[in-house]
Amino acid sequence: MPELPEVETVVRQLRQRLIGRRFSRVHLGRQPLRVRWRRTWNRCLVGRKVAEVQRRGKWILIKLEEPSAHDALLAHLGMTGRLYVTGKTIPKAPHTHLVFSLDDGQEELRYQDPRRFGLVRYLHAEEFKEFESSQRLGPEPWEVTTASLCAALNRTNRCVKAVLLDQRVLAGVGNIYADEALFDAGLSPSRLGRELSAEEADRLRRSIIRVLNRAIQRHGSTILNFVYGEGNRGNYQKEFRVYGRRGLACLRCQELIVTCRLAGRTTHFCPGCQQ
DNA sequence: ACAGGATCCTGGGGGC
DNA sequence: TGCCCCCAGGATCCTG
Repeated sequence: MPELPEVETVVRQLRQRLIGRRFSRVHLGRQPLRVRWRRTWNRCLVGRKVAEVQRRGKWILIKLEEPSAHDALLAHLGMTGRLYVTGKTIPKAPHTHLVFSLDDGQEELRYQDPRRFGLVRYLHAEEFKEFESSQRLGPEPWEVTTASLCAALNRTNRCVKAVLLDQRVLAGVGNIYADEALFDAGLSPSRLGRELSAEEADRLRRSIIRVLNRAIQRHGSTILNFVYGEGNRGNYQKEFRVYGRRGLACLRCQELIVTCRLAGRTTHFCPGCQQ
């Protein structure tokens, strides 16, 4: 559920609460995450100061200061992950799998994740460089050129929805914002990528950016359980045009929103606006 | 090589 | 009312 706007919202919070602070202790829960936290990472982390917090696609990078700059904590929120700073006296929520004490221990960074689809891991400098240069993660949506998006669409037999979910093409778009961007662009999600014109690819690129920018302004979308910081809810779900609106009238043309299954995901669209 | 499906996981909601 | 089943989906691995 956390896609680019939700992760960006979390990163902006963490930036305020983490930069300049020092990790003093690591506490590990019983259940493993997708990547098991290694005991050797405790030694790497304790005593280190946070230099900056960055987002890359749906990934969170907490970069550490010298002596080995380019070391970092890497986190992914999966479906239900929460990464936030709070006071040590605040009771731990169920499914809190990692706790990083800060400075004198009055506050701590916690990772909570009921479904454990997410991960937090340590990256040594060489692993960090590998992450940055990995071909698995395409450019940020704002960096994508119309030409590169058009080429990615035209060289595949997949539908446009599947291409938007492909993190190698562009990083950060998930199921919700793919559907919303396709509605904004007036494109059917089941259109084959190779059939899109350059004009349509450019329209789609602009729609992705418009939808993501607006969602970031609104602190992401809260469906069921996304919160950031110490429990703030996003607001972009109030502006959904198709996601979660199956059977409701399209706000533009009054036709009923329908769903289908594409790339293994429930896909929402308006048959009137998205031919 | 590429596309699509299975897999991991738990809480919530629908249906009976 | 209670219980069971299914669904939500990001990344990764597997299969045809």
